[in-house]
Amino acid sequence: MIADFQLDRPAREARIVVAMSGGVDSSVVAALAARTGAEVIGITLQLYDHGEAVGRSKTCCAGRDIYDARSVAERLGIAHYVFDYETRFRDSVIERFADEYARGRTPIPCVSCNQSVKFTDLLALARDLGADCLATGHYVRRTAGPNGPELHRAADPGRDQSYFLFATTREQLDYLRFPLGGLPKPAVRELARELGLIVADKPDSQDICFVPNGDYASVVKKVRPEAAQPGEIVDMEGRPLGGHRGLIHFTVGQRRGLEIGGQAEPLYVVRLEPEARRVVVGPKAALAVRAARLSGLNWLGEDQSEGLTAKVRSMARPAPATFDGDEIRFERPEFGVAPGQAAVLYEGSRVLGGGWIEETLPLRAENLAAA
RNA sequence: UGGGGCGUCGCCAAGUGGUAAGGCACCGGUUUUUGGUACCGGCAUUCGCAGGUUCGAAUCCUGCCGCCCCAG
Repeated sequence: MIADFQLDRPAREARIVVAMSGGVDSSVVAALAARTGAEVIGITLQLYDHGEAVGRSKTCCAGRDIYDARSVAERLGIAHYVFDYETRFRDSVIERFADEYARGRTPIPCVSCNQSVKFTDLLALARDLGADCLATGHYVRRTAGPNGPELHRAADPGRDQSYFLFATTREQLDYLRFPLGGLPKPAVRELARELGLIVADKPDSQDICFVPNGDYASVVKKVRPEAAQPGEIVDMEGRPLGGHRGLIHFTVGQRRGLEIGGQAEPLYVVRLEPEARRVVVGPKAALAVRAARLSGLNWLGEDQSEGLTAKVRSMARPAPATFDGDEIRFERPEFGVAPGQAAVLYEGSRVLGGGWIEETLPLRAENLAAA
């Protein structure tokens, strides 16, 4: 297949920078870019000390992945550079990640990373290299609309990554390309196999790339020890039910890990109180939220405010909602909406924008039955 | 040291002669480029202990241990 990189001039005269993580997806992007006849430069960022992560093929940017990216680039006959962005990554992703947990919030490091390291720094680097565009392996679509490029969900709803890209600005979107947005994942793997790429059967990345064993708490603890202070678990009336080993282990909507038995119904984390170091728990019904106030708003749409849908987590079908000012209201209650997470707004498949959840407005108990 | 009640998985709890429900918690898996949710699976050869009756007991009898309440 030939991918359309939406270039403004003949591919033969163009230069494409591809963000290569060392995984299947971005490797295929590099291959597709090379096929256009354009000059392709693969760039891999070293984002953290991979000393302890060497050999771990499941992370997105470990030493193994840098090696894989280099191998793929060699096979494709394209240039490949590795840049050390450790400091930048630590400051804008890891520190922020820890800060958020210390504040009793639940961060999304992948969004911070896209916002800063990838779509600010790497994008600037691509511009410096005189590239026509920066292509990545994200599963989203960029289409031409009447008012410029639009960001859309991936054709394959099971792979859609638009949630993680809500903060992409218009200017960034102008320059970005996502050639995989229209493809199902199996097709991408098939392409990788046909091309003989060594990463064809590499497992999909999962978990947080800079966290070695899924143990993100220890990473936070290193940066913000106070977030690992023990405290009380209380019910919604403030009655103590048990103890906990640090706010970092909890997020709103969480059920497991409370270690409180003897209940008729499961208990969920309703909110975190960092000042008091308390975890407040309640029944599932207490999780129902009818609205949320957002900050750090990014808007790619026009003046849409109704007939919208929204996602408050990556893997969820968009739910009907309205948007006004900085407040999003859900038609039906949402459960487990955590401050620090993102709310992303859509019109059909198009991403209109989104923001960070600052606070949520609970659904009154009286209205719950009706909802 | 009189009376009454209770003792079943970490917690709550069904089961009163026929061969240990369920919930919570916990563990594992599935899903997933955040956290989480959801779903699936696992989880007491044993009923405070020791005897006895019975073809058969967590369930009946006896003794002991422990806890609670009332009365002193």
